[in-house]
Amino acid sequence: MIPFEGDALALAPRLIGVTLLVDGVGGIIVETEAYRRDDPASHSFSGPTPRNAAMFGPAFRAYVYRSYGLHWCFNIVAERHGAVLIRALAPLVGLERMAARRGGPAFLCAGPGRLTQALAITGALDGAPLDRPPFEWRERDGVPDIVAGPRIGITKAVEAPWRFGLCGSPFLSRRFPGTSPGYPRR
DNA sequence: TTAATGATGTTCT
DNA sequence: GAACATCATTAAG
Repeated sequence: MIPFEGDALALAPRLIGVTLLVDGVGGIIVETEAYRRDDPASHSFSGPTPRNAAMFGPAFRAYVYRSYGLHWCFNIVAERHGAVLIRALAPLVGLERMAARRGGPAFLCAGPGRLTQALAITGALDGAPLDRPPFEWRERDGVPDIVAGPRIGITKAVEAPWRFGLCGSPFLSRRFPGTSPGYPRR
């Protein structure tokens, strides 16, 4: 069962608290960002290109792209040619394999590049359907306490509060402005 | 604690 | 040629 519906802005907070496993390794999603079609910060803003083809295909597939030449970033394609960037997980299953892939036990999934490294997500999964292996999903239990704030690392539409996080989680890539200090440690 | 920088490859102008 | 949805490391305050 896939708990997916709606456009990027609806889906991004909806995914907080949902468990994601890739090939049996993963954890609870604690941080996401929404990118909409008419959003200057979105890869889909200027229309279809070879890189963003997945965003213009069927919804609820993977969109994986290379970031800064070194890292992979994992998104869920949403309705209406948007996407949700998965930025952080609370590691739960397969900690050993994650640490081995990461080269150490620190910050296993705190950030989009670290997360894809820990889960072994690469461009090979670009466009892949999410409702079958290696992906596995577990619905959340009730509605978690969700915080919102500006997105990270962009230069356009900087103010839009379309970054979502699990309130107080120590597994965030960065703290949300205005929340209590101490999380996360870097 | 924050700030600066290099690594690295693809995309788009 | 410039920009880029990042990260690890190093240097400074």
